[in-house]
Amino acid sequence: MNARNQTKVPEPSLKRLPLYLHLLKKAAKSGVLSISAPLIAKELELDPTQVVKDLSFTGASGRPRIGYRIDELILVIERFLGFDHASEAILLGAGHLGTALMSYPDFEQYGLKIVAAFDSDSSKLGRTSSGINVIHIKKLREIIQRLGVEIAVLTNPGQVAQEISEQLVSCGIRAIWNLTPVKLKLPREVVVQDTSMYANVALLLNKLKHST
Amino acid sequence: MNARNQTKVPEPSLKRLPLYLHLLKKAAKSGVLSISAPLIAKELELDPTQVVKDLSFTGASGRPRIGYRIDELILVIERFLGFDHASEAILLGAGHLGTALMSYPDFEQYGLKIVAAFDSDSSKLGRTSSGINVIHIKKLREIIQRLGVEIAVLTNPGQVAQEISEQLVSCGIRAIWNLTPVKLKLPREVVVQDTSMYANVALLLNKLKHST
DNA sequence: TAGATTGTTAATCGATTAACAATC
DNA sequence: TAGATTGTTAATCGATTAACAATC
Repeated sequence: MNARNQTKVPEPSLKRLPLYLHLLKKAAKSGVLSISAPLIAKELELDPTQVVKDLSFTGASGRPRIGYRIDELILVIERFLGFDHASEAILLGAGHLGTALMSYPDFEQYGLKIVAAFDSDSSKLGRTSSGINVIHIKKLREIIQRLGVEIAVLTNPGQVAQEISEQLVSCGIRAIWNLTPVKLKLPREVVVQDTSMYANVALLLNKLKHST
Repeated sequence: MNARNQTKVPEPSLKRLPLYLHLLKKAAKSGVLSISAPLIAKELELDPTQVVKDLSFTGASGRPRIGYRIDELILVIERFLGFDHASEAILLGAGHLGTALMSYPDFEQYGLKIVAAFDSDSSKLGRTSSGINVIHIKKLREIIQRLGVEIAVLTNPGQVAQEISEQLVSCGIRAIWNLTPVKLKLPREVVVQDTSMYANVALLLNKLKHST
């Protein structure tokens, strides 16, 4: 299948592709030239045919008996996921989580480049160790419009998430990665990706309970 | 269905239950006494029958035309998810992400209580603002055994994740919440919950691409 | 009572897994 | 060539959605 083909890719596949990418980059660094789907599957404890299928969504092509050329596969996956050019994003809330995301060394390799952060707390303003400027939120509109950014990352307190997100949309933001536990009510055309830490705790505890 | 019933609950349901819990707690605070599945569904943009089904897994029971008693529903979900008594956990890596998790105000409400943190960087040792002690990793075994903790949260750099996780297992840790992008290779009986930030970026960018 | 909602069973939908031909 | 792997189509499995009886 070709990547241009707009048949939508299953969400689970989209989540697995970055895992492949991480593995492939490590393998590439160690000097390996080719890798097979069964080998990827073994490393990540997945089904081999599932890996083949996931890869086929990206338009990658391999050779029977040999596998896929690693450098080529990396490029194809990156392009497919939109990781080939990091999209610019702003971050809201320069607390611990926000600072953590700002200092993630290789977010840029995974599609996102945080170009500015905002906070209402004046003591947090200024340039961070990771070189990103933390700006007072009153300058939000001005900066968004100047930078022409379309993506925002929400790491602010949940209580202000709805209000801030509405402001963001009115300033032209089209996609929001929401790391607060609040369900945002926004126009349908705004893309929202919710990430809940709590959901993962629930899964962990459930697995632990059943493992005994 | 009764909660004692060991039929395993679908993973998507387990992930949704904490969302319900968050909504219910907010509603409870505002003084509402009852809530119906269709209302929960509307608030969270889900299918009403899906909410009914998810709730039935927990053993909750409601009344036709009225819905569920909120305080009762909260207790039932908390008990079902194991959120009624926060499980003690240690945290590895007191960097930004680790500090973020340590200062999450209501993690305890969502099942996890971080009782100590470890780092190899002496400059990070001591008590954090959230009151959790950051201890040098050389004392790992001693402290784990003294506290009898079974859960660990990995927020350390990926390069040391495999090594540290093996050490943890040898000290008696039985469940690991892995926030590094590394796939851990551990004995089958160890419970591992992987959380990848990158997967969420992939989903966000994909939705954005298809929304235009 | 009438009608909305619960709770369960059945139908549908979609992802995973299996099967298998093509191929290097 | 023989055999492992790709790549695609079919079968299976599991979650979501629909249908509907019970009930407050």
